Amino acid sequence: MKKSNPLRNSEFHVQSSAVQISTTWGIIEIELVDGKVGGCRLPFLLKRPDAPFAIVKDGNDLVSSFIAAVFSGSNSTPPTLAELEGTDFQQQVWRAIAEIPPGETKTYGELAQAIGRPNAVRAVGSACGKNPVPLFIPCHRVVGSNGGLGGFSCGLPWKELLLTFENAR
DNA sequence: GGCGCCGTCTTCT
DNA sequence: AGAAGACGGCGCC
Repeated sequence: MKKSNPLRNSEFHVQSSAVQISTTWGIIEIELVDGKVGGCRLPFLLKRPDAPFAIVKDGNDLVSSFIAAVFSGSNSTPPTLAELEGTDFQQQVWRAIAEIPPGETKTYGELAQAIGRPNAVRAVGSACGKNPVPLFIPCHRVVGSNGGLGGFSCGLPWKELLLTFENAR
């Protein structure tokens, strides 16, 4: 098995749709595949916006209530995810990330250990960056071993914000 | 503390 | 085959 189940198999009766949540930091878009979360896009933020973060308008389904919970600091378990497209290595990394409980963090190195490749630290980093569903697979809880933040695919302001809400630091 | 270098591993050209 | 990473460590100002 190399890459498993591409999301874009529109030959079948997979019905995909999108949910949008508008916030003071931009529009968060979530992609649903057969009712399960298959993608999540946050606007890229180079620097922290002046406005304090707030959800302006969200839907009222499971997904957006999860998002609302995330951004209010209350823990809730993520909804079921669709099969994500990625290499075996990436899938392993993502699975390991999914096990980090809210309020806690793991370092890239610890993650590498967790999947049994203690030396693949840097590779773990790039796998994090390819997580198709930030927030749902909490890659913001992965930080550097030196106390640094590491990176975040949609811009570090999000990572800081999320960790603040979970008050992990 | 900060900066540079190198080892290490996966992915993309 | 080579280069590029969301790293980690070590050495050296």
